[in-house]
Amino acid sequence: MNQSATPYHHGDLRNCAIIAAAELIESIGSYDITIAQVAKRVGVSPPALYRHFKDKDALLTAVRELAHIGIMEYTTDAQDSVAPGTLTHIDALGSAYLRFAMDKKAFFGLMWENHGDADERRAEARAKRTGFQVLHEAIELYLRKQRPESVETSLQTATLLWSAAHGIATLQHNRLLDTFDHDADAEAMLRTATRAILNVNV
Amino acid sequence: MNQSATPYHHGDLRNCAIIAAAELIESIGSYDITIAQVAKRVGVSPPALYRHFKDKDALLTAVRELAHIGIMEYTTDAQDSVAPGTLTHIDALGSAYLRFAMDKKAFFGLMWENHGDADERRAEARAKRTGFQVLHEAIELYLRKQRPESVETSLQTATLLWSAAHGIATLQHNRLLDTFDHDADAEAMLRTATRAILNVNV
DNA sequence: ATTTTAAGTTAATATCATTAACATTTGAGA
DNA sequence: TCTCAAATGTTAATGATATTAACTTAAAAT
Repeated sequence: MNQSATPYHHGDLRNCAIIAAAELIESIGSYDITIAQVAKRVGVSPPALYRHFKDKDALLTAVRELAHIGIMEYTTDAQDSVAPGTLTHIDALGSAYLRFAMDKKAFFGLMWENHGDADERRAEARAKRTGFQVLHEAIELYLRKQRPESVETSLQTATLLWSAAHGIATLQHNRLLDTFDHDADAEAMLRTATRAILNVNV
Repeated sequence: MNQSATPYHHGDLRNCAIIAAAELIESIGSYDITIAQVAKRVGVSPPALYRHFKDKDALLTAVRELAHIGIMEYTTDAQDSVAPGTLTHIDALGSAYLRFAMDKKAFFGLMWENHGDADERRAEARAKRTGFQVLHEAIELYLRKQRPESVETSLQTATLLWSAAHGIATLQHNRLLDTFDHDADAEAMLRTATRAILNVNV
């Protein structure tokens, strides 16, 4: 009767739970969260979540999807103001990746945890490949214009550059760049790596 | 009285527990183990382990130390048969790193989990820096001979090369290299990256 | 020999994830 | 409109786990 009282049915529990989990992860800076915490945040009993997620890992997988969307937003923003296929373009993509890793530490860590069943992992691999395609296209365009003789190696070049970016991001994420080199600057490192890799015959 | 019956005191529980944990991790291919499993393997009750480790994480930290020793063994072996400061030397170090990541998947994953308190993390950072030094020295020697004008940048070069190796190792560990490039060959990629990075002015 | 300390044991607690059993809405037909 | 099934919540129960408490035994030290 009382409409303002919390109704028995939530209405949008699945989505709200995903968002709540993401907020929780962001606020505590760790993806080590509990079903109970998420349930409480949404104002529902813990078992209710099992009507929408097979298990805790399925919920985390959904959050990972959100993280992929987030990194895509960083990527898209980075591309907005640059000319396609330029070195600036490639730098912007790398910079976006590094920034996401630092801004959204917990999400970044979560994205590279490989749990979940085979299907979930396949889906995530697809999402990651989509992000990779953006880099690949930028590099292909760059090579076509600057080093046409190397266009055929654009896939290998993109894979290598992604690896370098990922390594820098990961080490920075684990606070190890500082450990190795007090003055290390992730972004500068990636720019150096980019130039080195783009100018080599893979 | 009966010496052959398991005595009340284990005698070397701390070390045996670490080894048991490591074996367990290797056998199930995951570092998601329980205190009870380790205790059982050593033939002791679970709480007994708390006489030797503050908590579960302290045990895992000890296992991480073992992993660091393991990677050092790979590194040392790699150096045995190469001339110091040659490109071959640097390649051998990178190859050892990649091989460790694939041979000892679970250990490699565990090493980069950053849990533990501040002290533990500091100790681990020190261990990692020790490994890094080996690469740094090889690179410094290489530059001194091949590109003396760039010797002063050896630290940055080493940091960048480590990052590249780490990125390749991590992506391969998560089966993502294949996802991006069906024909990706981690070792070949690292050799390419090595050559590109060594020949650039950082 | 006695007593302290180190290192085990079993029993108890708290937190989780997950399932079971039960309750309330909602929506699709009759 | 009424009825009933499906969907979605709830509370209670189960089973793992980490961890602590209280008690025991062996070893070491005085």
